[in-house]
Amino acid sequence: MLDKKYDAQEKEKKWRDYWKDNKIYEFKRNGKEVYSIDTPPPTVNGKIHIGHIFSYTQTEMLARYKRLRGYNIFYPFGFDDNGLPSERLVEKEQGKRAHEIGREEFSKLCYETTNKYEEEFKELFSRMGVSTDWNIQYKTVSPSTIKISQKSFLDLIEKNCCYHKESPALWCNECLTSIAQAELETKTIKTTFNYINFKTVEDNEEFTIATTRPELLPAIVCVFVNPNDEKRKHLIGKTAKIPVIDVEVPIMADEKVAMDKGTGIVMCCTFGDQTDIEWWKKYKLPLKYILTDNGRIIDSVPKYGGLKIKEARKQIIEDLQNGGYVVKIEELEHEVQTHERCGKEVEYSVMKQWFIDTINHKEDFLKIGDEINWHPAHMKTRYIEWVNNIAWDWCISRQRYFGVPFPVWYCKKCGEPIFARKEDLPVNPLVDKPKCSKCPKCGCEEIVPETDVMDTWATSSVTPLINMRYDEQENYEDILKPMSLRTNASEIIRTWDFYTIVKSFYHFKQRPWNNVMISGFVMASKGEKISKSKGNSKVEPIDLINQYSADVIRYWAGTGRLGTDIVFSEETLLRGKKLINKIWNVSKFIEMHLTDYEDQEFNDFEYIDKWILGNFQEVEKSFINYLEEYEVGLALNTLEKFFWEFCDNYIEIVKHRLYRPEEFGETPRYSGQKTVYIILYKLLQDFSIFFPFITEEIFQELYHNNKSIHTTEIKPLNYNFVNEIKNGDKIVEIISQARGAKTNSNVSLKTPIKNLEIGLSKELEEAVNKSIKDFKATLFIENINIKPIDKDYEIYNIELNLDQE
RNA sequence: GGGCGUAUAGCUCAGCUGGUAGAGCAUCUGCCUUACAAGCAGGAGGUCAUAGGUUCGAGUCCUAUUGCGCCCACCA
Repeated sequence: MLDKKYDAQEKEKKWRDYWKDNKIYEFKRNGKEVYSIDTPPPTVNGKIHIGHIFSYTQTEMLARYKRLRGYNIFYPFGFDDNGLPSERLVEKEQGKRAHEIGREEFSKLCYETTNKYEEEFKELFSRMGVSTDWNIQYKTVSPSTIKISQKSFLDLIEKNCCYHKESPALWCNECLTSIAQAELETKTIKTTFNYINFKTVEDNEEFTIATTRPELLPAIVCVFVNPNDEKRKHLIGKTAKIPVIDVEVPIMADEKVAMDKGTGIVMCCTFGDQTDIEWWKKYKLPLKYILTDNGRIIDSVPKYGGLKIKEARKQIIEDLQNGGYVVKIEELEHEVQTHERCGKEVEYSVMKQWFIDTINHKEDFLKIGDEINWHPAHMKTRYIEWVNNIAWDWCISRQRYFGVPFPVWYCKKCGEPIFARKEDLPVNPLVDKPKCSKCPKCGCEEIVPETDVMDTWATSSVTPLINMRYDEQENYEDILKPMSLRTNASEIIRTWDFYTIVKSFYHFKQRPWNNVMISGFVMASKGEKISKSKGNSKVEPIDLINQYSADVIRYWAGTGRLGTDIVFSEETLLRGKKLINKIWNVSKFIEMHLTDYEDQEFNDFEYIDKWILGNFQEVEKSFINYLEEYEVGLALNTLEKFFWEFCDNYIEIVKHRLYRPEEFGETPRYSGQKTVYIILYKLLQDFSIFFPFITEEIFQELYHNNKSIHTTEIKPLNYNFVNEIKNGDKIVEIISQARGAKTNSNVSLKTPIKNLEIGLSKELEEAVNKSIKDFKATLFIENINIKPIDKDYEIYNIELNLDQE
């Protein structure tokens, strides 16, 4: 028997253990069609917050749905413990910078730290009832992942779409590494717009340039004016004398100069922004790089050498003012590019980096985007928008320690890269030696290792390859090419989704998955995003689970529309709690009436039973439709609505038949039993997608035909009860109104109706007659008086019997 | 500034292809009804962001504006 009260904490633990021991979610090849899910490996950088719970749970529900539809589910979990995020975590925990700790020791600390957090993450996701197979779990720094990442790199080298080149790259002088365009985050900062006077060498004509970055004056290589600028085009061809720094640079023409911005005259430096780089390339301008890796001015610059960027800015403004070169200084708020991992403004550096070609294959990436089904559909537009806006090839080298090493050495003399052989992977060039002992190009025997590591996205973009075991002879290529589904939040469409598509295109010339499902964000309150920096995630997932149970948290995570932001709300949790409580109670009720039940072929259902069965059949149809559209929340909504009706209306009607067969007959009782038996079974199955724990508990207690509810299959009903649905709805409406009348008279719903005078259409009268015993019993009607009328029904009089003792 | 989304009851959200606004919470009223008082029944509460337009009819379609979220472009 089901317990009087449901103890969620105890039961949830029980079923977690049971599922684990019985390998309920194990993936094995079994000939059934595979449904595979490429779920985001969470970044192991400290804490899982409620936002993670939200989006992972929605995916998880889909896995459960597909499992119940008979698919063989391939649903691995991964951990992204690779690269800069882990390094930053360790630096934070140690209170020291990586270079202070030393490469080897630092890597060790990274492993230890990430392992610790992984265990916590795993525990948390298990507590949430995530139906992943932990045996196919992966990490992004394991030997096998390193091997796959390196193999992917070598494959791209072979395919000529990955190159090593000295080129300007985005540089973070906080993290001391180059970064990719996708890692940028724009931020609004306050700064000053400085109007500085220059002079022409030829005729001493004064002109003004406005800049936010006066410290780059020593890096100035050229001044630009728009050739169509009538007021200023006479400057073109002359030479500008730079104040304070005392160098001379040419004044040139370029149409990209906006005449209405600043003063319409631009200084071009090495490198202030992306336009500078464009001009540098276009006009083959000299390189005057004046910044060090860690954000200072290089020592060779007189006076300002050694100063930090901002110190230099302050100093040079002062010097310019003293020299009388400053026309005015305006306060300015503007957007700058910052590094998303540390929030610091990015600079540009020029050094040799590994790049993956993205600019030359935009068309291919767009085509693949087109072949994928995006859920919701409009998310595809964001992908297209991003691809169209790519300005840089993908820089995958990072001057960091903890990550996948490049399987590359260089000839010390000629710089020729020497690649590892695929069969020798994984390699660490810092420890391992290349198989050839000398440079194949110049014969030099001195070989130096690559010290850079790969960007985290270079590895997380191969999750489909990791899943298919790209590095092994025995692999899943046949079933995972492409995978069925990728899920993530919208913010990483430009990174994770895009890069995975890039890799899949280069490796296989095809899409990595058939479907992409994009979840929304969790907001702290309306219009306020939960973010780590704001620290406004007030609730800890684990506390919530302890307080409410995993099923209840899942209810919250399962509401709302796909791709739409959701606010964290205790009210929704309460609603889930009530729903789950109701599921428990109605199950207890049904169990009570099924003690003598034996399931047999039976078709002689009572009218009202046909009504509820028919209704459920329709509801489940739309439930399934929503899930096929990946709309988990709408599916739950539909089901929930039906469920409350089932409890409040149907159960109230069928009650007396179940309790008193001596009065209403054995067959009508059996009809009711069979009906609740079927509907509860199916409700449990459908609800198990959302509430895997409580549904398992009830299922195991009431139905003994399967090892677990999660390995059953949803098979839609196939009745033809159209009339019963239509007229049954109206009968229930009448019952509801009659009950309402009792409430309005401030009496109990048990109060008998002495006489009910009602008008009914012919069709409805027929229906009422067919269900007359249920009808009268539910309302406690002593006498009923029916008049034939044209419209459906009209209640004329409800006379209550208030003489009860 | 551009793209995508979003704006519905005090709060959190539904409302598919256009046909007289729905749920839960909160609030008010009644009811211990042999599963459930964490319940049941009922009431009150909305010119569906704003302004136009299409239509016999618009929360639902179109246009513009505003707030919010995500992404992008702006460092001259």
